[in-house]
Amino acid sequence: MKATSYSRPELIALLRRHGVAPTHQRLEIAHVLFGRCEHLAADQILTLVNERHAETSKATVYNTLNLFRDRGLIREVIVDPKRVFYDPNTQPHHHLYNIDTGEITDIGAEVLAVSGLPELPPGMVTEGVDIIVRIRAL
Amino acid sequence: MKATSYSRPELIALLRRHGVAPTHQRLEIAHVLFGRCEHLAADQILTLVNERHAETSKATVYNTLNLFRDRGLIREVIVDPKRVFYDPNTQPHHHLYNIDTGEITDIGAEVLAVSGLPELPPGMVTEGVDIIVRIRAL
DNA sequence: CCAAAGATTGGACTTTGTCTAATTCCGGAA
DNA sequence: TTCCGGAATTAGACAAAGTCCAATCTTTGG
Ligand SMILES: [Mn+2]
Ligand SMILES: [Mn+2]
Ligand SMILES: [Zn+2]
Ligand SMILES: [Zn+2]
Repeated sequence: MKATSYSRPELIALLRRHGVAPTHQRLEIAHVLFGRCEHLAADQILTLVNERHAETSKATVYNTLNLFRDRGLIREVIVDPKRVFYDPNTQPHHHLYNIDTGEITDIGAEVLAVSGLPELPPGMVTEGVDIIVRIRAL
Repeated sequence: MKATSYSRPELIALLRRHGVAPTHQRLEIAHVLFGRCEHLAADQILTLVNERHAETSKATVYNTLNLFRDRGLIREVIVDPKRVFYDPNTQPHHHLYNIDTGEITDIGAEVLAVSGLPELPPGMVTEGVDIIVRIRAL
């Protein structure tokens, strides 16, 4: 959705703005995440980050993804019981999930409207509403 | 939602109607699933099934859940990246998910409506629309 | 009641993710 | 610049969910 790729200083500023110290590894991971508009799993991120030449460990990839998620830089997408996908788009939006190919596509929150949300028990708040449209060929 | 528990012959008929041979283990598992209206994970089902006295293996529980799912007897609920929950309610409906406690509650499809679903690429069909309302205390 | 087809099983294996303790890095103060 | 203390990284062990396999046991129709 966003064509412009972040420059190194922009990535540093982005992390700092979210209270994340910009280490080399975190910048590599941020580069992979924000440089494309895809929904990637941890192990794809690990591969991509180490593709060029860098050395980033599995533990750091998981640490960093959890940190980015906690700080609101990215969002988890739970559609496949086998692995979590990470979404650089934190705007409210929903997903089209191709159950054959595993492909995940965004659906803007503007186009999709939900009505009839039940009122919550007192003392409860909505953390988010996730809509997954599962599609299939044929 | 449903108070009546199935009798043994009813469970046998139910399985047969779905093309599932009613073995002892499958009936035990069906009993656990259809005897309550909860969303259970495989390992809870394994525990419940073996609670009384029976001997059912982990492999059989997984085999059976996958079989029941393929034959449309139950449905998977993907809300927690750590494990799949199995839902004896195959009617279209949605879920309220308490992210603190892990509790899953049904929301009838009648009360919740989605509008603005994008039209799919040609040759694609919708397999289902899952709405998950994630809630939290406070 | 028999035999073939189908189901079950223990245990090895895979995958995703977490944990730990040792090492390395970073950023601010001087 | 250099130095220091806290923060980050790492290898590898560990854990949990789920699959696979080959040997054994059930089911079922004739
Ligand atoms: Mn997680
Ligand atoms: Mn599965
Ligand atoms: Zn998305
Ligand atoms: Zn349900």
